[in-house]
Amino acid sequence: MAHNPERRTALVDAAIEVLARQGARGLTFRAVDAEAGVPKGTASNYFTSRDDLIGQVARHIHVRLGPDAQELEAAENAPRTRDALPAVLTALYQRVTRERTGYLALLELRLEATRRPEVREILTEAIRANLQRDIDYHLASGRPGDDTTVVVLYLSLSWLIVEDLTLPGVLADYPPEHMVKVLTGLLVPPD
Amino acid sequence: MAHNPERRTALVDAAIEVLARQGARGLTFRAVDAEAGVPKGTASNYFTSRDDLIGQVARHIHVRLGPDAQELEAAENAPRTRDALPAVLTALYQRVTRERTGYLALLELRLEATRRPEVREILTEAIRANLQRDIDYHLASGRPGDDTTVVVLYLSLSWLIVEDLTLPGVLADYPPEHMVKVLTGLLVPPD
DNA sequence: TATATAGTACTTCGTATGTAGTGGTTGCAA
DNA sequence: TTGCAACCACTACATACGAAGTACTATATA
Repeated sequence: MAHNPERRTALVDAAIEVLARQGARGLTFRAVDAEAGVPKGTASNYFTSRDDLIGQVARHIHVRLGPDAQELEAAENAPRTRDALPAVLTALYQRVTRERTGYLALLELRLEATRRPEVREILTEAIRANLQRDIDYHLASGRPGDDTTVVVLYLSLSWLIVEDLTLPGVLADYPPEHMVKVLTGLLVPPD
Repeated sequence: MAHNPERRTALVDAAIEVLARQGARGLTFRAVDAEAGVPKGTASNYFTSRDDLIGQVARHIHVRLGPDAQELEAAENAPRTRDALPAVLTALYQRVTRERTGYLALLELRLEATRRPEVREILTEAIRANLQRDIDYHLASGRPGDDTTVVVLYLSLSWLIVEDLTLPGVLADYPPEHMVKVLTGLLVPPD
């Protein structure tokens, strides 16, 4: 069993791409090899089994979930008024469209979680932590609304993203920018 | 090619179960045969290819999406006040937990839609129609709120359902009944 | 009796997998 | 500096698994 950490990471990243593009059905060692541009058989040398590979993907994908350092800093420095909310949400939305494959892979993993307790535990922990961080941040920022405000935002935006990624035609009459405005109006009522 | 319509429907239903329980990876003719309790090779006789099978599943699954006749009637007769909203939403939620496999299969199909234009078209049309029906019904009922109210509900409840089906631990502190109340309070402000 | 479908069994095919074997590189010690 | 040892990249192969489809038989119904 080989242990080159960079190569291992590259293989996991390649597996995420494969998951998003070909679905769980297409996730094979050979497909990962091809995606990573390494010789056939390499993934066999780095993961004991397909399950092992999926577990490592679940552990690794959370780094693609959260905002990057730059984005966190921008949010930190933004004015703490309701007017800032649309900008934050728009930034989130842009990140999603950038990380399209990452979010699709995460959806595949969620479905995998219904079948594999190990994946369920890993993802639950990672996503809970992300949500809690958002709630804490929001409460500490002094912006209007309580923890359920953040949860409602999480719910709405999550499905807005799914709809956009999978069946963009469904909400053609209700584009994301519009729905973000609607949500802002609902959650942050005028004084 | 055999044409027994009941058997064909049974096979499609079985395919939905397989999709939900084993994922897209497990959807093979043989698995469908086993799930439907028919001899091996039967699915081969009813569908020209795996693609064909998936297409027919996409066309058929919309009958599991909407409320059944009984539920529609109950909604029709319910008092048209804001107080009725939680009851309607609770009914929806109960249907979802009943039709667990159907909703999981639909999620699988959504991911399949990112790869198959045919599936994308079929699902987009069916889900658009469902949403439009909900919007029309809501507007005609004279309940408070406009079309975006319904869309926000659709977004929030959809992800609430996904979270519950895939990673129920994430929102352990925010159970569905509570979030339904929160949403009601947001969307239907007191007079 | 004829036709269509149910059911059985077999053959073929594709492809994933894991490993054995080879070559090259790096690090360490003499 | 040179030689050796360990490790990893890479190639190629042999195996195995399971899906698919089809040919064949049985059965029921019109």
